[in-house]
Order: sequence, then C-alpha cells, then structure tokens
Amino acid sequence: MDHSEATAVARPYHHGDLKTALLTQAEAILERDGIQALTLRAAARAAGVSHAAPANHFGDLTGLLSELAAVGFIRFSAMLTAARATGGGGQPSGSRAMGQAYVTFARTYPNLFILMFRGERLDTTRPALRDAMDAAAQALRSVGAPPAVPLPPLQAAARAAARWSLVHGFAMLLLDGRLAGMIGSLSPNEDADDLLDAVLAVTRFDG
Amino acid sequence: MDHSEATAVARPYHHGDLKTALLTQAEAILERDGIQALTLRAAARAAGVSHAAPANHFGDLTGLLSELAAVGFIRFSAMLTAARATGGGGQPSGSRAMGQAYVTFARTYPNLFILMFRGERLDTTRPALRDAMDAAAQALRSVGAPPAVPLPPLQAAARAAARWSLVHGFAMLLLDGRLAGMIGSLSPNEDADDLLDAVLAVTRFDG
DNA sequence: CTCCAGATATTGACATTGACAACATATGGC
DNA sequence: GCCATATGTTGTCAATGTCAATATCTGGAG
Repeated sequence: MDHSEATAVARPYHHGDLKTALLTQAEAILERDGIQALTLRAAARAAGVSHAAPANHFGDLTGLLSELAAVGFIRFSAMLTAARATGGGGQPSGSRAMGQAYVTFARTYPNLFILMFRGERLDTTRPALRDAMDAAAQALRSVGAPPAVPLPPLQAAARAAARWSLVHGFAMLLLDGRLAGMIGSLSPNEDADDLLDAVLAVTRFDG
Repeated sequence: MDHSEATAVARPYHHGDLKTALLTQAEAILERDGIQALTLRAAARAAGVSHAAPANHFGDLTGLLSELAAVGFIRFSAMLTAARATGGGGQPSGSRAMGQAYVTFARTYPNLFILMFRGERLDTTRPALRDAMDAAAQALRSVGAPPAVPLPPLQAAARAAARWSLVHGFAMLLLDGRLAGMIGSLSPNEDADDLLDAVLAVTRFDG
C-alpha cells in the first residue's frame, strides 16, 4: 500500500485509493452544502483529481450517489443492530431503542438519510447498494418479538409495516421541518426526542 | 379574456395565461418524465414560449417548483377534506378515511407528492406555498375526535404526530418501493390498499 | 528483467441548463 | 392618445454530465 516517498512533492499520477476518497468527500459535501451541491465535478475537485476521474469508479452520477447510499445503509444497519443489543431488556425486544436509533440516524446524517430513501436518483441494481439495503432490511425485520400464536400473513405484515412507517414518517416529517410547529408548542424543555418518545409510548400495534 | 381572433394563425406576442399554462405543463412533465426532467426550459418548450419566459412568473426554478407544490397542497387539502366528510360516520371522525385519502393522493400523484414533501428545493416563504401548506395542515389537524378529558400537551401532540407519521411514512415507503417485498408476500389478491387497511386497523394511539 | 494489456487518470469537447442582461412588444391607467 | 409597466424574446455565460482521445501507471506472463 505504501510507495515509500514521492507521495508529498508532486502528487503521483494515480491516487491509490480514489474511490474511497471520493466517497468521503462526497459525504462531506452532501452534509455541508446539500444534495444539489453534490456533483461529480465537486467531488473530483475535493479529492484533487480531474473532473472526469470519478467516471472510472462510478460510471455516472447515479453510480456515485448509489455507492454513497450504500455506505449510509451499512452505517444505518450497524446503528440499528447496536440499538437492539443495547436496549435489549425491554418488552418488545428493543423496539423502542431501535425506533430511537432510526430517528437518531436520520437527524445525524439528514441529507444522507434523504438520499438513501429517495430512489429517484439511485440504482438499486448495483450490488453494493442492493447488499447494503438487504442488510438494513434484515436489521429492521428483527424488531418485535414473534407473537405466541402465529399471525395470519396480512396481520404480521401490517404490524411490521406499521412500525416501520411510524418511525420513517416521523423522521421524514422532522427532517422536512413539518413537525416544527408541533414541537414549538411543547414545553420549552421538550424537544423532538421527547415527542418521539411520546409517539412510541402512545402507539400500539395490537389491533 | 377572449381577444376575438388572431389566436390561431400567428400566436400573439403575449400568451394571455402563461403562468397557468406553465404550471399545467410542469405537472405533466413531472408525472410523465420525473423530477429531473422538470426544468424551466422544458416547461417553456411545452408551453410554446421562449426559454426565459418563465422567469417573469416564477423568478427561478425554485419558484416554479414552489408554485407547483402549492397547487399540489391545495388539491391535497380538498381530497382530505372530502374524505373526512365522506367517511364521517366512523368512530374517530373520519380518521381511517383520511388515512386512505392521504395514501391515495400519494399514489395518484407520486412525483408531485414527493416534491411537496421535499423541502430541499422549495421556498416555503412564498405566500402561495405558505398558504396552501397551512390549509393542508389544518385539514390534517381536524382528524381525531377531541378526547372527553383534555390531554396534556405532549400527549396530544404525540397522538397527532403519530397519526401523521404513520400514514406519511407508509406513503413514502410505498412510493419508494420499500414495501414491495412485503406486499409480494401476501395473497395474490391483496395489494397495497389491503396492507394499508390492515395497518390502520392494527394501530392504536391510546398509550 | 522485460514488456505489454488493462486499470487509472487527464485533457478536451459538446449539449443542456439556470441565470442574467438587453431589448421588443403589448396593456392598462391617466 | 400616451407612457409606465408587465410580459416575452434573443443572446450570452458559467457550471455540469457525459463521452472520446490520450497519457500514465501496475502487475503478471514470459
């Protein structure tokens, strides 16, 4: 990996690990300046390479965004899995902890989260993205203790979809500022986390 | 409104109702070709005017998208209000009917719905958009019968946020294809509407 | 060790777009 | 009737995605 010297003076023709560097810079641009500022050329500039260099690693802009979303899904899966392990003691096997982790991820990496869940500009046939999404889906699916008596498929699917929809909708509305009014009307010492706690406490999936 | 003839042969220098025409064409482009195809110049072409004409009515691209989102919110409010009136008899004052109307709107105008709920490219300080969003928020807020004994603010906010998050998250995940696997695993004669019905039936907000 | 095929990076070009400036034309109030 | 203003056009510029042609490096076959 290390080519002795010649790394500092005149940068070598080949970068060495440009794909990783581009993804790192792309995420920095995404969170600092927004999705509209995340262009192939901006990532290339940030990495110190020519404007066409990214094409070798990602093909087109969709490729770069898809690989970046894959990075996000891997990180997302790790956070969800860690939350399930930590909040293990609870009744619905870490369901609350995972809901909080879901929203925490969205608030920590807001633009990345939106990119991940906006299929529009993603190519889900890319293996890296497909695999990362599968991992995240599996982490999510492991929520909720299996009921004593097995439910009919529609009921089981409904509970899973309802749990996911609740936290996903909350995260999306929060990121878009749609809950700002509601949060502003609470006590001054209550914030979005408290609202989420109350939402999770108030909602039951046992129709 | 009608300037006798001279409308058919050589189009007059002034369009007459260009703002409306541009919005109509913009929505057609949005739903037919996707958000990335909705450009100022494409809308101008579709309306048969020069590439810089839209600037007179919308300023910049954000202006066009914001006005289009406003049109969407007005239509959205009308659908929600109609659903509440129709499904009135139910227990939680049309809550189920409004949830279904919410998702029906999203499925009928998917790209418009996503545009409306992606603040990124919208200017919510535009009066038209601000007003339309306020109307929609009020239509949504009118869901759920006020409880017999008034709840503490956090509880009340939590129920409202939970209802909204549930249907919004379902709509978003559905539009993004994230529920496709779940729906595919149901009976062949069950679809997204059935899953939504089951989700709404299974979920209670009475923690 | 040599050499070359492929991977990696650069340069240059082109069409498209958003935005702006300068100008043309129609409209409505006085 | 006349002009301030709204509305529409033409021309231009920088930025971007994408492609083609070219340059440079790397690793393995011989």
